[in-house]
Amino acid sequence: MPESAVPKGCPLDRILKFFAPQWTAHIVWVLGQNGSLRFSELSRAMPGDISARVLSARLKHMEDLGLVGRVDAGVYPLNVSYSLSDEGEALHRLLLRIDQLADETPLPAALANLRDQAPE
Amino acid sequence: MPESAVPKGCPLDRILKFFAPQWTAHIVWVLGQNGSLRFSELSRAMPGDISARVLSARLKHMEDLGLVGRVDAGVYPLNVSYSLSDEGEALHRLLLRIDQLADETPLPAALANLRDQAPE
DNA sequence: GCTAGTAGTAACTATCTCGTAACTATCGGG
DNA sequence: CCCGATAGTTACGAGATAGTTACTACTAGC
Repeated sequence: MPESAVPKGCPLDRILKFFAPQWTAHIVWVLGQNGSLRFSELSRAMPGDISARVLSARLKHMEDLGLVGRVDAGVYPLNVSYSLSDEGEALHRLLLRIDQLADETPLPAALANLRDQAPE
Repeated sequence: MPESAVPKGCPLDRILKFFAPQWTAHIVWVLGQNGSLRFSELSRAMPGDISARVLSARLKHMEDLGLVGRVDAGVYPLNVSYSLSDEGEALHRLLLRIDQLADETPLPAALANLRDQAPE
């Protein structure tokens, strides 16, 4: 696979790649809005149903990247909390700003009609 | 598949979804930088190799959405050109601005290290 | 007639991704 | 002792996605 993303001037590519896998943006978003959530809270806070399998994978990935912090408090009633690190917060701010941009720019009505995707 | 994207305050979701399929952002980017390109030029201008099959599908999809225009000039030597419509240009501008944002925001070094993705 | 270039399309295949279901482990309650 | 909640992990399988190859159709050039 060509990891030669874009010759130059397009660091944006890695951001898009990062957000491409389903749920990724939502997790950043929800954590950004709520601060700190436990696994099950996160799961319930997601729009639609995310499977534990995927939520777990995403969180671990982001943890590896240093984007979220994981705090395992004691053992009695299992209690693990996730929150955005400073770098994660930066990503969240980026999402907020893209959101603003999308509002300001007279964004394609075309995209507004996007319900189903990529009819191949 | 829950198309219940995000409850509210997140039109950003459809943008991310639009750009999620591989090559999509690149096509907008390349067309935005070059103005108008023929099928084969577009193909060669892409970083890495895109298959004709996928390039064709993406272009058709964007054409359906009114984001790119297709001009089939005569028949002699087959010659078809693609270019961004006004709405497509808006998308390209959005990409440019996200790019800027990504530069301004002290964006996660984490993402800089993103070569491989989502180790599930 | 054969080959090359342009613009695709169609069929087949490989891979990736995600959801479902089952299972682990620990604690508290009935 | 069994059940439920929390926080996962693992195995399996269906569906989406993208690449490869072959094919069409037209013209120009050798």
